[in-house]
Amino acid sequence: MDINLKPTDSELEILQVLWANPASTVRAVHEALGKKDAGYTTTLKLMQIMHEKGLVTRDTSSKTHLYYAHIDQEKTQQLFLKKMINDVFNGSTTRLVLQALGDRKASVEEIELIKKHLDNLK
Amino acid sequence: MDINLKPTDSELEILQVLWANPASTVRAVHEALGKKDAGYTTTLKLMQIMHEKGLVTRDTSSKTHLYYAHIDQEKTQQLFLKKMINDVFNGSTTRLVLQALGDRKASVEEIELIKKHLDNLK
DNA sequence: AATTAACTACGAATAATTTCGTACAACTAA
DNA sequence: TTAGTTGTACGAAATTATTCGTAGTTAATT
Repeated sequence: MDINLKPTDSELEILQVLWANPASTVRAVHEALGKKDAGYTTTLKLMQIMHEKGLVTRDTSSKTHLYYAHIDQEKTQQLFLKKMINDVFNGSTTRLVLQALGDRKASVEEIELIKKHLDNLK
Repeated sequence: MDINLKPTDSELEILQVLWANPASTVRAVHEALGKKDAGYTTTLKLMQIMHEKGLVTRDTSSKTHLYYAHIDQEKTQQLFLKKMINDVFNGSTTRLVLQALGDRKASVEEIELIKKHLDNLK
C-alpha cells in the first residue's frame, strides 16, 4: 500500500491539513483550506478518492468520518524534493539550498541549526 | 514574459533541456528526454503549446525550428520553491533545507559554500 | 412524528494535460 | 523527377484532475 503515488496539488493541500491535524473531519479540512471557489462536496470527493488511492485512512465508526494521512510527511517531502531537484535544479541539491536560503531571511537560530547540521555531515 | 504561468511537469522537463541547450530542435529535445513511451509528435505538440503560452520562443527561419526557453530558470526555481515550501513544508524554508541536506552527502566544498552563504545572511 | 440539518456516496460534467494520427510541405538521394 | 525522409501543423482521442448536483442516510430539533 505504498508510495508510488505522487499526490496532486489539491491532494497535497489536504494532506498538509491532515498532517497538522490528524483525525480531521471533511468539514474541518474543507474549512481549513478556506477555498471560496470550491464547494464542500468537492473536498469530500477528493478525500474519498484519496482514500481509494490509499493516501489517507479513515475511521467510519461514527456518522461523521475521521480522516488520517496515510503517507508519511517526511517521505512525501523527500519525494517532492527529489523530483524538484531533478526537474528544476539540474540535479543539484546545493543549488536548491542556496536558492532557498537566498529567498528569504532566516533567523539566527535557524542559521545556527543549519550550520550545526552541516558540521554533522562533514 | 508573464511569469504567472506555472509550467506543467512535462513542460518543466522540456524547459530543463532548453536551459541547458538553447537553440534546440524539437528532435534534440525529444531525444534528450529519452522517453520511450512518448512519440515524437507528442514532444512537438507540447513545445507548440509552450510556444502559444509564451514559455518558449522559436526561430522559424529555417525548416527545422530552433527553440529557446523564454522564462528565466532562476525565476522558475523561485516559483516552484515557494510553492513547495508552502504546500509540503508547512511554510518552513529551514525544514526544506535540512531535508535536502540530509537527503544525500554533500561534498566538503559544497558545505563550505553553503556555510559561507549562511554567514553572509547573518 | 415530521421537519430540518449535516453527512456520505457516487455519477457525471468540466477542465487540464498528454498522446497520437494524419495531412502536407520541404529537403535529399537516387 | 520520383521516392523516401524529416519536418510542422493541428484536430481529436485518451488520460487525469477537479468540480458539482442529487439521492439517500442518520441525527437532532420542534
